[in-house]
Amino acid sequence: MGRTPCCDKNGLKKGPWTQEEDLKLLEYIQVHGPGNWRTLPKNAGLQRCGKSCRLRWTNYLRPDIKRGRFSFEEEETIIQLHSVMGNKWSSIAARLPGRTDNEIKNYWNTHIRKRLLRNGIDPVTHSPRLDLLDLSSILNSAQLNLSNLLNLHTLVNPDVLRFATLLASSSNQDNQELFLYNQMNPMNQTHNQQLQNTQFLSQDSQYFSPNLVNTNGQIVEENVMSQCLPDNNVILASQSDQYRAQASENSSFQQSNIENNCNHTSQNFNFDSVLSTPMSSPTYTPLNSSSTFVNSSGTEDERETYCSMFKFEIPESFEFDDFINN
DNA sequence: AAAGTCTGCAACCGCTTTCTT
DNA sequence: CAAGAAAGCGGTTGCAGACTT
Repeated sequence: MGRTPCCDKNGLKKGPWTQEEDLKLLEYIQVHGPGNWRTLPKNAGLQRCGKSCRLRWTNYLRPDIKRGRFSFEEEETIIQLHSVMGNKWSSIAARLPGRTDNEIKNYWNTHIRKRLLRNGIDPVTHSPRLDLLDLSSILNSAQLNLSNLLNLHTLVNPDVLRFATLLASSSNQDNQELFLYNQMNPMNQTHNQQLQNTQFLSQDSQYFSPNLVNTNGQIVEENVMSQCLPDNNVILASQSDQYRAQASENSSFQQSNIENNCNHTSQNFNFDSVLSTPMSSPTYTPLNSSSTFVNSSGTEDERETYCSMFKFEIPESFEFDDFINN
């Protein structure tokens, strides 16, 4: 035989807790400690079921709960952990002291998820949304005709197409494994660390700038998207998006800029070489504002969050199994 | 000022896992 | 070992307050 029922649900109160109920629960737990939720309501003089008491305690009354707005660091942590763990709210909460799984889940659904969607990021895969890469619409669009007139033959890099197809056909887990592989590859680690040392990734509105210039204004790295590939293999998909958006939204977009980058990507792009080529990186500053791509109307925190996603780095000592099982 | 809509969050629901008898 | 309740967890709902029309 199993246990006896924890409570008779008939006649038990539901809905928001009153101050009086909170006080009763708090006083009881201060004396007897949390746990034994089956008998707690009766002993504490509460007309609630044990489950309701447990939730009230774990989500609201616990003294170690941190209340108030999430900090930037906490938000970053949530995004980073979610990219690896998915909707494992309790596991994420275990790594954010003072925050409950419920609170994190709510914050994700009401803030972060919407923000990612607005920025064209799939909140499930943490990749740019491939449905925004509607290539048939590109091919049929007036923008393409315009680009033909401008002699822009390579709006979308064939390598990008292949990679986008690969991503679209792979499962989320596959993406994660690829992502983890890239993160944990020692060569890539070096590359990541170098990228971390640049200012490039933190320059929000310049994030998709195709070239980098040094502090003297000289171009030191052309087409940084391909250089960033090991750090985030999905960025290339965004690059084609960039060209499309720029071509369609701004007819005065610098033709030479597009041509340079399209030629560069179509002629020189090589997946393997990019993966194995560390990037030499002095302190970079982004190109001028004419190559801005990220929506400049976004709020500061929106843009920071968007960029921070791409900075996620897993330490060399990272053990995925240990991480999940902890 | 009032009605409608949106937003954030506490609490509930229901399924799965763990534990007790 | 099996049965069944407790505990854990993620998804969903309902409501109060904020915002918009």
